[in-house]
Amino acid sequence: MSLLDNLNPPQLAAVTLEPRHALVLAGAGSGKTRVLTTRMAWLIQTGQVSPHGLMAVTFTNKAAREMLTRMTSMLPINTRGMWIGTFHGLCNRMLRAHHRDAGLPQTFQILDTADQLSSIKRMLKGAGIDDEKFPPRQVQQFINGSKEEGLRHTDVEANDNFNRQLVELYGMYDAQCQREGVVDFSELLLRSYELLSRNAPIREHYQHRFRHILVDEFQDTNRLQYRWLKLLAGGGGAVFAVGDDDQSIYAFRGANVGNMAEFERDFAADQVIRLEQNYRSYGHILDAANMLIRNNSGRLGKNLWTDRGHGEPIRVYEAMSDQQEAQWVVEEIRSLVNDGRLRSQIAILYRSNAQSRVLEHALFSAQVPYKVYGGLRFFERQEIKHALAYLRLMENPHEDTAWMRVVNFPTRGIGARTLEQQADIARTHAISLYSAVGHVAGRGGNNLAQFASLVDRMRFETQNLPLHEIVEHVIEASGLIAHYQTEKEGTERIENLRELVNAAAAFASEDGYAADDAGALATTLPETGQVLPSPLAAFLSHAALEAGDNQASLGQDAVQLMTVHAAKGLEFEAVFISGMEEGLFPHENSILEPAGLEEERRLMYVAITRARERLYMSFSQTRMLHGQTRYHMRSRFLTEVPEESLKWLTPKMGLAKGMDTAPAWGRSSAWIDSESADGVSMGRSRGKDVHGYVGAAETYSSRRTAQAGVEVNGKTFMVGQSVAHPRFGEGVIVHLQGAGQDAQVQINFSGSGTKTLALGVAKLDPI
DNA sequence: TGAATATCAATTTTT
DNA sequence: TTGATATTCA
Repeated sequence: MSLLDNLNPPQLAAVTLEPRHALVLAGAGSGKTRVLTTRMAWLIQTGQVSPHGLMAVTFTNKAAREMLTRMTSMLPINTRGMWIGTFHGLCNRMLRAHHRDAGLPQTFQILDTADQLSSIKRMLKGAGIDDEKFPPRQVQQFINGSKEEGLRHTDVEANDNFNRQLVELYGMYDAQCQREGVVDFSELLLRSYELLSRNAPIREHYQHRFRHILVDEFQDTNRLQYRWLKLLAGGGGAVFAVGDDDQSIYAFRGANVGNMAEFERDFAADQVIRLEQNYRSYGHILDAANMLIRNNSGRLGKNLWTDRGHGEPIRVYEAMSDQQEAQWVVEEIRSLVNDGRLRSQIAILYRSNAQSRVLEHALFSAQVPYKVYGGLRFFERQEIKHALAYLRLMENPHEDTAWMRVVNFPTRGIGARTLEQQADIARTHAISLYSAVGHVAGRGGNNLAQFASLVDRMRFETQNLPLHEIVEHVIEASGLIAHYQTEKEGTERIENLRELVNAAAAFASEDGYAADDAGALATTLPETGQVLPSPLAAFLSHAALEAGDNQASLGQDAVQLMTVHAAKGLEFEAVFISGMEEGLFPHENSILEPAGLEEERRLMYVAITRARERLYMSFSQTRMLHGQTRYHMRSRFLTEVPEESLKWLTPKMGLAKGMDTAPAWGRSSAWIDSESADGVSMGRSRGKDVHGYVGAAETYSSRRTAQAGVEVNGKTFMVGQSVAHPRFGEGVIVHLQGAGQDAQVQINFSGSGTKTLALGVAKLDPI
């Protein structure tokens, strides 16, 4: 029994490639992870590389874990000290090992996105910056964006005053982080990159060490990650990059698909392997995916195929309202479950989280167990972050972000003015809040001193205690438990705090945290006198880098609800893609720009390829969004999919021919009733977004409230209705005026913009 | 200090 | 419409 058994020819070729740079275009469901893990096992088994000389990088901890598990199941080796992990995890590891060379304190802590934001807010406040003019989020974006391009504040070009100030804020922020001994996520990457590029011995050490670098989801890498990889591979290490440009859906957070093409050129990766055989889905589903994605330009090119046959066509459903759409989904799910399907094998996907509410409501009413993905994760919960802040202060009392978070939580009589006073002192002396405590006068100063000594005492009292006992001590001694006991809804928070103790125990018992690398490295580089990080420090890094499961808790068999983004990498027997509407999917914010639209299309591609056996798509004529009724046209993506692969469960309308008779379910009274419930009022219009359908963004939808229909020549028209015009094509009625032959309609046409037409004259057909 | 009230924004998200 | 955050008032 060999590792290489049962691989298809391209897979085999990829696994056994000679040690040169290579690009593997791995389509959805083509066995990507298998190729990656088998190659690692094969390289080691054949003695081409030692576990020590191999690096495997992923984006998520989950992917890293899976890689580790699958590799060790093929080749039972000790993976301790192997560099398999996320970009951030590996950079953290490197910076811990060389904190001195990287200019960081040994106990540096990691700011997650929320911590970073509050750090920025605090900085802006301290500097007296108007946060109207410089919204903290925008400053944060600017900083992270710059870092992800590899730019320090001294490197960023600023052409106008505003940007110059942003650059200055960037510099201030970095200085503040440095002073406090903290790094944010992008800083992990950038600092590691700078360490490698500036420190020749360290660079050469790693370049020499890693003979093989395997990268997962290469299409999601940003520019800095690309350069980091390039630097690491600079000593002759072979990069094995696996990715799928058609599944690149994270451009909005810095991912650069262009890295794939650039890799091919830049690394002279003459070996490009395509994995196109799909083991997941039936033919109709793959046909739809292939045909859809062909509308994108500049692809590296790939066509999925299967030998499993066509399977069932994609079922398409048009609903009257979002509620009815949800109801239909529930009915279908019920029948799927009756047929013996597991609920956990059924997923409902949507473009944006707001869409989950109606679906949840329908599922809940029908008593169908379901699970929504997304939302707060364990380490992001308020009570957990509070507890972690205490623990962080014990590691490093100068960390002002943590200080501010818990200095008065639970309340201990430290008010805003005291804190302002303290901040002023800290700023003028350029010292930490902790160091400034002694200089604050009055009762407030006294309370501050008490808090500082509480932190010191907790540190002292937990010396030499095992990790989970430290945590246990802290949640009690900090007063957190007592505080939540008095709160009405504190029970769950207390449970979570107890769970944190368990998490600490579990973490310490795993072999995860031991930084045996530091040891291994010390033997190579004796000059870096290594000290192992304390278990607490390691646990805090762990908490920041792995915010905990967002995944469904095991247990009851439940229908899976999530965004399309969250579904990437997953698969289900049956998949519902809901809200197939212009403005929703593709999202209105992305329709304008070609690049945005193409990313939406890739997103749809991802959605489609999640389905193994059965795929449903649905859309609705009416949808409640932001408190207003909206009318959308059905998604263009429905037309980009082969007609033969679709099976319309409701009559397909809107094509030039064959719409002679209105269907029985047509404009039913139910539709009108539901609208008249909230009357003819225009709602509290905000003016700017209601009027003027000039931009293309408004082309497909109207935010007007429905009003009574108008009958002309035996046809009834009303606001929100879809109509067809011989010259202008399809559109939605956004406004009706007058009655009878003189009535005027304003219509948003998908191709030709907004037109105002006379109902008596225009050749309009309801569709 | 904390609760009540106004205001504002509203894809997608991992680390 | 919801939800998160900022501001105000007792």
